Amino acid sequence: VILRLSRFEPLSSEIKDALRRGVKRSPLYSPYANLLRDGARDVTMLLTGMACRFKLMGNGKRQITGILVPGDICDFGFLTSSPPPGPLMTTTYSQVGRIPGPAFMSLFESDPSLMLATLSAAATEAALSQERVISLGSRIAVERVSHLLCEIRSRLDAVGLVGPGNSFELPLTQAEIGEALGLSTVHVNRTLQVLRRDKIITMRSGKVTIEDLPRLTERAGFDDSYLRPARLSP
Amino acid sequence: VILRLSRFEPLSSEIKDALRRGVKRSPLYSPYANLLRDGARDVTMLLTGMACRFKLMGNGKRQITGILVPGDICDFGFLTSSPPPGPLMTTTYSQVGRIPGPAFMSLFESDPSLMLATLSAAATEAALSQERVISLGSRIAVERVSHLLCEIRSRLDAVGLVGPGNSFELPLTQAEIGEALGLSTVHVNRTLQVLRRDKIITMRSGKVTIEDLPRLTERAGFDDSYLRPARLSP
DNA sequence: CGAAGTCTTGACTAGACTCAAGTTGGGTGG
DNA sequence: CCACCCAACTTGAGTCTAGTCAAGACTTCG
Repeated sequence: VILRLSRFEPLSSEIKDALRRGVKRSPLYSPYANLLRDGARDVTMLLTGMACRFKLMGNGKRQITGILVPGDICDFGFLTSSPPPGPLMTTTYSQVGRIPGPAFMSLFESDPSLMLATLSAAATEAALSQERVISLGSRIAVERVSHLLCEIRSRLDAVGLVGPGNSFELPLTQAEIGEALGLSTVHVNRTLQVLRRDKIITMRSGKVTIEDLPRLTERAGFDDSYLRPARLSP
Repeated sequence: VILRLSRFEPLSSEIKDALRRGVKRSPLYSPYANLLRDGARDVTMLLTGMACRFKLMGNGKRQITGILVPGDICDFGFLTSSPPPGPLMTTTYSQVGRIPGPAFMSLFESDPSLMLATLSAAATEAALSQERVISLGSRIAVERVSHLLCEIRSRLDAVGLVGPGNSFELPLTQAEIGEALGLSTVHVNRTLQVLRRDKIITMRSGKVTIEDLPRLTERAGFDDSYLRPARLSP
């Protein structure tokens, strides 16, 4: 799982070894645990479970601004020593790996491709954020929910976490999905019912099965090209 | 204007000189001109005017995903040689400055602070994107419009483009504001009327005057801390 | 088995969209 | 210099998507 960085840029095996040696696996965090560690300037990657970035609004509401799946880097602040973009919370039992920031940075020197890989990961995160803007700005409820499912499926698939029959764990409550998509819990519920009624998905206790991916993709208007760190032809 | 990068990180005067020498000013672009130059791997900065990034949806709608003000870097793709995140269009007469990508990158070697400044600029853009998600996800129309006005005022202020009495040029049609905020043109119009009726703003042909910034800030729930590239205490 | 959190359902409300028809204002050409 | 034109802005009416409130059913877990 840790090797996902190499999806962005071919990495030499020495670097991979160095990374493996440097990573410290964290203990298992419980659901709703806070992953924010403002003091530490570590490079942190989610290894298992799921997490989300959010912001508490004045009126007590919460807006989820990003969802992390295994293989995602929790915070790119180490690149600029800027503060993290908001609190980070697990949504289920999760584990992270950490490498001390300075150790990671020093590997940049020895192999510039690690830098490129890191920047590509950051660029992909930016693309995710942009797609979220598009969802919230110009898609209706069914499209938003469908799009989220397609996106998460794609991202989990990239790290081998999609089982047979397009099924995967989705440890998010409907309330959390609503907070991520700018919809009320009730409306998320009704939207999911439509998708189930139309035999497009099945959901049961945190496990989603996509019965008809083409139709879901079509309802979502989903195009996964933004997830792939496509290289310009050199 | 070009020196805005130094807001992110103190830059040596040699670097500033080198930047100044390397920049080629573009001719004046007309409104609605396309700034996307996929072939060229230049570092491009908007110098005057305004521009926005957008995406065309299947149904003919358009979602504006980002607004650029003078001093903003148009495309961070040169960092990762990844494709630009969508088309970029001027909304008024505009001018950009370009530095060939390789030339810019080679300056990284001589002074690492330029790299930090560039990354900080990218981080700020990410923060903008996140705040947009928050707006679209959990703010109602008046809050969105107010927030946009506060944000643009702040960003223009940072480059000295806010005149006396908190007035500035806003070369966006109401339709474009709607596309950026996920609102219909009609609703944007009505929302602006409310703000004018309450003597909070004045608008006339592309020029906005904020009569009562505290009240606008309050309606928007605006907090400019995300715009400032705050450094962690070292 | 009980309790808390999650999911579901119904009824009502409201914020925002669409459609449609003006009105204004800046720019162009006769 | 005026008439015209087009784009942007306004206004009104009706509709609908999604939100709110409230109550009940189902899970999961201690």
